[in-house]
Amino acid sequence: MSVRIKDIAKRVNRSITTVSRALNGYDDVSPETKKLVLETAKEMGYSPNTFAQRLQKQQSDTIGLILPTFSPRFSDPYFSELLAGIGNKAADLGFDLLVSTRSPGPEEYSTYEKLIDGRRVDGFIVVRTRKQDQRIDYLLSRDFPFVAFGRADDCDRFSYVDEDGYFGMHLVADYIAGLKHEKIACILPPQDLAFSEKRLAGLKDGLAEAGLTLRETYVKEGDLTQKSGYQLGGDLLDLPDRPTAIIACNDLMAFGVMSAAQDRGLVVGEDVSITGFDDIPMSEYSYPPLTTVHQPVYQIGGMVCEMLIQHICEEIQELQQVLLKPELIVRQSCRSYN
Amino acid sequence: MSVRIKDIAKRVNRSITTVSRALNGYDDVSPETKKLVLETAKEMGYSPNTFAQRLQKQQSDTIGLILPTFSPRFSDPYFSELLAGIGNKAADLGFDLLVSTRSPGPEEYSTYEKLIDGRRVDGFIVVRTRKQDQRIDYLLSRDFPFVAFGRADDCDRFSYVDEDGYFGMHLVADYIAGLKHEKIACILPPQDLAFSEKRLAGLKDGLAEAGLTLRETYVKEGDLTQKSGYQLGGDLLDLPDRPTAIIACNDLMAFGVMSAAQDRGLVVGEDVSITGFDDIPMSEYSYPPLTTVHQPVYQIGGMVCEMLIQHICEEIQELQQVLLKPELIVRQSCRSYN
DNA sequence: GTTGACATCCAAAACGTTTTGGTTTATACT
DNA sequence: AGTATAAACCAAAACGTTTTGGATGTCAAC
Repeated sequence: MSVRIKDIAKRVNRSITTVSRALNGYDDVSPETKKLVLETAKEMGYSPNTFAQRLQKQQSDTIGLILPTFSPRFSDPYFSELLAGIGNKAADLGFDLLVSTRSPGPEEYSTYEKLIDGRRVDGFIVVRTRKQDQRIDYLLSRDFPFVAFGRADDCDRFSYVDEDGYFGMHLVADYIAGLKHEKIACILPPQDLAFSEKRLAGLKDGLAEAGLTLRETYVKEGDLTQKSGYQLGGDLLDLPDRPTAIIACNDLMAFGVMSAAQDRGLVVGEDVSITGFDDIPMSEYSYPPLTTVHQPVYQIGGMVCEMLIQHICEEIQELQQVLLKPELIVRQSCRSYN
Repeated sequence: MSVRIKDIAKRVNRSITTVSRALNGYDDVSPETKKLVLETAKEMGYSPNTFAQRLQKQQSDTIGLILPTFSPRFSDPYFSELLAGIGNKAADLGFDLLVSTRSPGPEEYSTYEKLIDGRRVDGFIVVRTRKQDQRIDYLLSRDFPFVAFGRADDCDRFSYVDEDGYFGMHLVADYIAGLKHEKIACILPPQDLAFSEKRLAGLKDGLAEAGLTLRETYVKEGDLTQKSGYQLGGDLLDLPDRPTAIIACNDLMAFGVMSAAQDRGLVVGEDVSITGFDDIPMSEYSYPPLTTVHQPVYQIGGMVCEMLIQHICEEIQELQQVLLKPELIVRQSCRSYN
């Protein structure tokens, strides 16, 4: 079997209490004893039983992440990067990361409930926030710690990190308008997602400032997958009065639009301009490289995680709300229209 | 505070033991008592303290997954799908999934060690196996349960699920040879990965059967990212005697090669044929859609997870080794050369 | 009316920690 | 000499379960 505190205590001829306190760096242990304990512990290959510690301390040192997977084939490079950001930070700060994947719905909520009730996690990271977000309402109602990546309808009540989607899309609008496009289409994310309306508003306002408006028929709603970009992009391009620029609300959909355009013999960046959002690593090496809005997803993951842990450890009491100004990355998927 | 067994016991006027046994479905509890306990528990909103249970039962009901992230910007659609497969199955079987992301190296190994020593997980899923896999050697030496996705140098000593990379690449070779290509290049995965040599062998043998050989100068080693596909693909296409077909060992690299080709004014599927491996969802909607080898990653995740849990619960003692026959998905990225 | 079988129950121990609330001993100060 | 003060230690309780090893009562069979 494995080594317990008791075994060390026996060996060094001290009480369990003293050994425990020595291991935890309390100062009511003499330097010699402490040294002895530490050395013996190492020698015997001691490592504490996590569950005993957690039971006693009444905290789990674990943060929960429930990924909303929209289809069984959940394949999103964006999330793997976010996961890495969260995971590495959590590990650095000595926390475990408990990951669950559930598609949005009742099962998703009950997963939150179960993890809270079983006291398995000390806090949650909520990702891909929805406008009316039941997850957030629930966590607020239970007064359970969490930090969101993204805002929601009443986001003054919780801590979050978000990129400024309004600003980002405004940049895109400015850029596209500056390129003299007038027939501008866009493919939105699902309307229930929180960032959807911000991005649309940024786009509309940006265009309005250039005296442009979005036609109804040029606005489509996708589901953020490449497939949906392909299909909706195809629809837009088949319109009798085809748009000259298509603004997709994420890179994956933009890639789909690019494929649809190329399918139709159009040259992307010549015959039609296309933009994305997120700047996933692939965007730099697509053909043509995609003009998009950069989001530092890996860093955001780290930030969100760190904020949550600070909340849990009560180093910070107040709400924290971080809004990141994104940057437009101009590549070759657009050109001036004239 | 929250409800404990003790509270229920007090309410129903039974001992703690009886309540616990009623809750756990033992048959030395009268039907009436059992009903009463169950109802009271529900009414009081009882849910057990996971850590107390785990401490007592000496098992964690948790499986560990340490994702090897090769760069900080770890962005791989393949892994998010695998994660979903593992995560959903684990949840279905009542297990937690503890995810850590570490780049290969000493820190990675110490993460395994820490999780085992702290008794935090009951078993591991090892992914992206290497030929000489220290993780596997370590787990074997500690006699700790794990199941691998992928084989390794002495894979008869552990349970795994793998797709038959040799067979899959053989299919590609047959297909490409059947298309009358002769100048065939390929971009391999890093040599230390276990599947690397299988795929190369399948490719070589397949070509050999058609009387073809791979030229030294046509073989490159990438790192599985789109970027590396772009760069190495570019190198191949800039060769004085340019290959007519480029076989990439995963889809991401194939996309990179496609971009490199298109950059040079070549039409993919006309001037140059390109294949991938994995069949990630994007492959269907690239331009042109990518001919590739399908790998049911989501299902594999589920299988691996289920196998591991069976081992942990000792429903199965013997080693299990599953080799899946992959299928070639022919799309439009290749054409006959003549 | 004793015996055995069975159904139902439970007190106490155990899991491995940390924390509480001390005690003991030595030293320093009046 | 007596009294604080500080340093070093520790027994026991606590965290919330499950398991062990019975105890008790009822009923049928002899």
